[in-house]
Amino acid sequence: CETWAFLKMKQTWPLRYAGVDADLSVLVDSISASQVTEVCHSRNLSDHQVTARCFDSFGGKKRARLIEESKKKRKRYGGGAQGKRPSSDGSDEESMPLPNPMVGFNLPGYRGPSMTRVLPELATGPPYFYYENVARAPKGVWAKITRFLFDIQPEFVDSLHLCAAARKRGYIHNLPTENRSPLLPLPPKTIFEAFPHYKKWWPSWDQRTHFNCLQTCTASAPVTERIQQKLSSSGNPPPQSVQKYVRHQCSKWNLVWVGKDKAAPLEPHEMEYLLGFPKDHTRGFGKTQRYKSLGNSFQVDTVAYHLSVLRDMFPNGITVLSLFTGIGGGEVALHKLGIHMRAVVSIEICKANRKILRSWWDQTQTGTLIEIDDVKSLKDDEIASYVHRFGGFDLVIGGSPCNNLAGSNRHHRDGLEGEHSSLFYDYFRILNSVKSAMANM
DNA sequence: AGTAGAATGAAGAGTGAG
DNA sequence: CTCACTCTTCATTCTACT
Repeated sequence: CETWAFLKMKQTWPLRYAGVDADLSVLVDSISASQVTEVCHSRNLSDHQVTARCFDSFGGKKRARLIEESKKKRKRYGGGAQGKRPSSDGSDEESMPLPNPMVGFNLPGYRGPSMTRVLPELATGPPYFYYENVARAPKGVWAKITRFLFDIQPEFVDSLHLCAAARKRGYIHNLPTENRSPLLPLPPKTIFEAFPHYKKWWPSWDQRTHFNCLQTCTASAPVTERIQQKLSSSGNPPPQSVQKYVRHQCSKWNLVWVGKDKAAPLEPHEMEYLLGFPKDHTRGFGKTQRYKSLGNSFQVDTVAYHLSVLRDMFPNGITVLSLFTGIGGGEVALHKLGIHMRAVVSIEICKANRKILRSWWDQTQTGTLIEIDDVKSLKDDEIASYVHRFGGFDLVIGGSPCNNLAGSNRHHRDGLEGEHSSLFYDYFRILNSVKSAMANM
């Protein structure tokens, strides 16, 4: 009966949409495989077991601290095999609980038996693919994305575990998860490791060790002014009410202390550094544009850790189809990993982002870069011609627009069907077009 | 016309007391 | 279990300028 319920829950229409004939045996294979994945991820294994396995090789102190942090939440997901909780209105809407701590399948420093998973036949490459979006999307969004992307369980990672800034993201990919290796040197893991000079003016009552998510907008000048005014007109230490206000503003806007009572937003080059981009990667454009481009990009070390398995698999380099390229977080990650890109077909709507990628490419790469404006314009025949020209793609990578999913959007957080976020379906369409064209090579 | 800066909450999950 | 409270969030729209 559980299988029947599962069959009912898993709609088959995404498979039909893909233009793939999914007979019953394939569908059953898909179901059993995804059940294996879910079991390994968070179902039958308790959070404690998952956590313990993920952190077996961590230093004693850090491991103890992270497990201690997770203990409090364990009971929330443990104690039963249910992967979904009833929603408030009584419907059985599929929910996808986020792991806590949000460490993905494993983290850098982890050695030994890794989380293993068996992918459904439809999900395996070639090509390999890598999809990304915000972890805290509205209810039901990740369940739907997962359904379309071959029932592969998302890997939710908060980049806070790899660098000095939080970045809660979900990644769906069909890459191996064993024998990953991080970029070296390892990035700074705390604010003071990244920016030691800010210790001078940092108040003892501001106990942040990590930044929150780096976003597309930064604090306005009046925010800084109000903070300075409140602090300068009170004693030292300031009263609790003032501390609370200032701490909230600092957390909300990722402010740093650059002078006495003076908190200010991060500079674009500091965001480049935290996100793992080379210095001056976005330099030459307006500050507003740089903040927007950086706020929308990958955290390079996080993505590189996932992609690192490609290095030994493709010693002669790879060809990449890059959707929603932005400023090239995926490309920078591959380059830093020492993976040669023979060719990259990049699709990016923003002209400034295309210029940034082109500039970086011409300075660092010897392969071919083809830049396309709009995913909507990329049709099957053109995809087939690229597949023929380059002998297929080894990697299809991209994070589709989060505009209608992100919590910061006050006006149009409309979900996956929103004006911009619905471009996810073009990622899906193009990925399947590539698979189809490569099957006919 | 075009740009940079400033103003604009809610959704959702975690937490802890009762 | 409920319920009040805390915390975080790849942004859009409006306004005041050049």
